[in-house]
Amino acid sequence: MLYSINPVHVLVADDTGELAMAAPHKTAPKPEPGEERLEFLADLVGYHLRRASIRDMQGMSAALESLSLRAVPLSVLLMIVENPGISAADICRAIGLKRANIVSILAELEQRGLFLREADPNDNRVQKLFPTRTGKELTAEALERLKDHEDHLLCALSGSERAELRRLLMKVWQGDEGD
Amino acid sequence: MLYSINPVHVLVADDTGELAMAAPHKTAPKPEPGEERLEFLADLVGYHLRRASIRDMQGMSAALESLSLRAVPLSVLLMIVENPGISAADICRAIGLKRANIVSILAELEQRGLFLREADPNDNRVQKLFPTRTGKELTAEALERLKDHEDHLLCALSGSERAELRRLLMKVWQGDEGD
DNA sequence: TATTGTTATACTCTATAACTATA
DNA sequence: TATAGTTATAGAGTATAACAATA
Repeated sequence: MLYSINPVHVLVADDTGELAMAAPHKTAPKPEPGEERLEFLADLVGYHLRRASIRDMQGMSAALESLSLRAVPLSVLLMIVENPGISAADICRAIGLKRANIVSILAELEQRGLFLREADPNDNRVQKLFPTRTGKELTAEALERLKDHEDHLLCALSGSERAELRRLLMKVWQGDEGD
Repeated sequence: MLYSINPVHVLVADDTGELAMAAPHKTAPKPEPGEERLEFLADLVGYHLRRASIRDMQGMSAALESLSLRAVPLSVLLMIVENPGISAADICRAIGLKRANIVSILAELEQRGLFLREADPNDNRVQKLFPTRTGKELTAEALERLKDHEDHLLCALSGSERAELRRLLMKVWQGDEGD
């Protein structure tokens, strides 16, 4: 039963690609006074934003899986590669991690030989982090895979559509700058 | 220090609106043979998709907070409101929840008087779930707030831009249908 | 044998609090 | 006092395994 739920409207999703948060659909009962008709989630841009982002994230995870990298550890490694000598605290500020939570991430990246710690001569509290050659190579490989993933994600869009989508998305997230 | 990291490029973010996963930027060193230049994350549509989705989700959480509703419980309630008599297992299939995880969600929604359980005369294993008037009203209020949130999220876009954004996003997430 | 609702449990991600050593 | 790195811990959210009742 429940074939009546189709299509399913989504706001959240699990790791398997399945979707959560269904919503109203077709055959809307005529709005009654005092019980107005609900908006359909499928009308909301946010609904499609969510689904597109879910597909992106899933593809990203898959693209990085064989490198044994997930998004946050890659973010940390990328910060080190692009900013050699950066401190852990600065990474946390830059990418919004809590200081407590970068410890285990760095421990694993260090154990894999992807970066080295060095004492900061100017401040004995801080450790300066430097990428190893292996770390740089893994980062480059990861970013290549992200690019390939993106090409697959957007395969239904033309070049100009991709540019327009990027432009519109930038306006969406930059809209909070005036908050 | 670290003013050099600007702008920060993001792939993941925490609950506070801060961002994670910075990326390369400007002044790219000339690509050397065997050490090719990395893509800039800010060039990736997925980067902006992620940031836009983050802003959307945060606004959604904020919009629902005073109703003591989060995305998944609202999804479940919405399924009941839009499909009176639905079973918990069918909700789970529709929105991608594991059966084990809907139990506590239903317990809370039930305690708040938002729906009622009724035995299914055709199958004694299943409980049919029906929304109460309170549940319907809360759902309507929640969806109104989601609509208000959307208006704020997209305030920088014109009507035609919103329509175009929705069209492009649909092409992105529907691109996985041929997989 | 398969399904429903349920309990117990584990794992990931993220949050706070508190410690130590430095500044 | 403020900050860096660290530890411990707690809370979401989501995953699996197993059970009793029913089909």
